[in-house]
Amino acid sequence: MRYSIDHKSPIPLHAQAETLLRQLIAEEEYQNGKIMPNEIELAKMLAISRSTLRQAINKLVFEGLLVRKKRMGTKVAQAGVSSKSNNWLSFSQEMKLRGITIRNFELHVTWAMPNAEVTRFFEIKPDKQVLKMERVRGKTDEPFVYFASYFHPRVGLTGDEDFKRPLYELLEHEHSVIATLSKEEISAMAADKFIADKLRVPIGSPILFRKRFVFDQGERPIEFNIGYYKADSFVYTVESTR
Amino acid sequence: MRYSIDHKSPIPLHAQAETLLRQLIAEEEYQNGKIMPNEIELAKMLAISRSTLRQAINKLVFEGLLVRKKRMGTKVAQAGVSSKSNNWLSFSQEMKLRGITIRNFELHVTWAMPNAEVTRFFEIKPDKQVLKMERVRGKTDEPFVYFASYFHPRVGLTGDEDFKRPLYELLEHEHSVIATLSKEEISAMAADKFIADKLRVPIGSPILFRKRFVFDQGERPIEFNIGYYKADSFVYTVESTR
DNA sequence: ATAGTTAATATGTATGTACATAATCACTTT
DNA sequence: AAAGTGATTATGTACATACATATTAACTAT
Repeated sequence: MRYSIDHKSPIPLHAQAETLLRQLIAEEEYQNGKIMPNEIELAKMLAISRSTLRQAINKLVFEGLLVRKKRMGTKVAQAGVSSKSNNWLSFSQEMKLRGITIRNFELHVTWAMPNAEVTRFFEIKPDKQVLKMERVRGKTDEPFVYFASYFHPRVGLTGDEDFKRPLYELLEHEHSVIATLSKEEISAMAADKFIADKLRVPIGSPILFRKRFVFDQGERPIEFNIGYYKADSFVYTVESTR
Repeated sequence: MRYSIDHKSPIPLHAQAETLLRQLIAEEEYQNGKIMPNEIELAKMLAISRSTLRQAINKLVFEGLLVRKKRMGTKVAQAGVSSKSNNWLSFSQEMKLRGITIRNFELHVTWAMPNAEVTRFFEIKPDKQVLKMERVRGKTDEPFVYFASYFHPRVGLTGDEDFKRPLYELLEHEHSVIATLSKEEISAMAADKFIADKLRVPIGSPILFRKRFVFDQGERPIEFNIGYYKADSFVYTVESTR
């Protein structure tokens, strides 16, 4: 048999089944609409229980990769979903695209105690110091964003790197860390004293607040970034399809 | 007991459990991080088996509403109100998912002259009237967003439709218009008199401003939507990979 | 005090069983 | 031929049970 499951492996059976199913899904015949082996048979083939197999199938159904229909069986969803291939650009690249030349008004790199959010995201102890980079950037005549980045110890930054280089290039080339996934949260808020000061605006001014959780290929956290943008200086664009 | 399950109902027990869980999630104490009753107890309380209950929990975990940790229990995921760019859901569906009941504070449908941005997007003559829908929505006790939507004449809306229904369902079922692509722009701004009034906030308050350009399958424009969200009431989340 | 050990707890994994339900196919009746 | 009827099939629902595992909290020994 081509696909099989290792009952002695520490990897849960349903997880193994899931990967096998993904391989099946990738096959051309199933892509073309062939119905997959039914649950009872498949369970027998893999020598796992139907319930366990269903755990795996369920996940893929949730993800939208498979569709099930009573009596009709299970097959690969015909959709061609995807919404991604979003722009993955560094800040300076993004700005360049808009014809804006960026200047660093401030650039500090320090070792700092992480706050609760950072420790939770990095899954480290609260007393473990992390590298923190702060910068204020903007057009030549006015600053319009304050950034703070925290880097996971795993990345291996010393603080002596040249942070004027594009960040993701630096991580990739000097530290073999490849950022592949980012989760962002965007909201609005009023400027407090600290931010008002950095961005040279009155306290209470509207600010676009952006949090970024950046992961590497293994979905391990590598960077936590927060950005405070002066209103009207920044527009966040997204494209999504269904 | 406040929550209970009807074993004789034709609705599957796990589905009933799911709605109950959503109600629980909506409760303030759980929003604030209180751990939910453990599976065994909860199953006993609802008089269903643990497996059935887990079916319901699994779904919510997958949706990202709950997080589970061994030994530590299950609690509501901290994120606030959010919008996932991938899932294509209507506003009310999104809110429902989070157990928030949405109230329409205002709902006006009128024929209006399009502004420059709308005529450009729709590629219509400036004197061609378009259907405009305005609404103020929010939690039962406070409004937190003002929306204005413009619909392309091609869609064929008359203005007599029931706009309390989920919008994309309405378009799809009654007018065979399927929204498949949306381009969004998100930025921050200060509330002007009009918005301050609608959202019951002081003039100058920070507002999250969101423009949406919605297209159908043929990439033809069908809706232009702008939304003004009270700060802190809305977090926009995006996931991107490369 | 500190380190190491152990118990308690809530979720995680896995199986076996039973019956329900939707959709189709084959068959029978009109 | 059309309509109805029943068998078949694969998924859907539901339960009871058992043991594994991660994590904290309490305890114990150094």
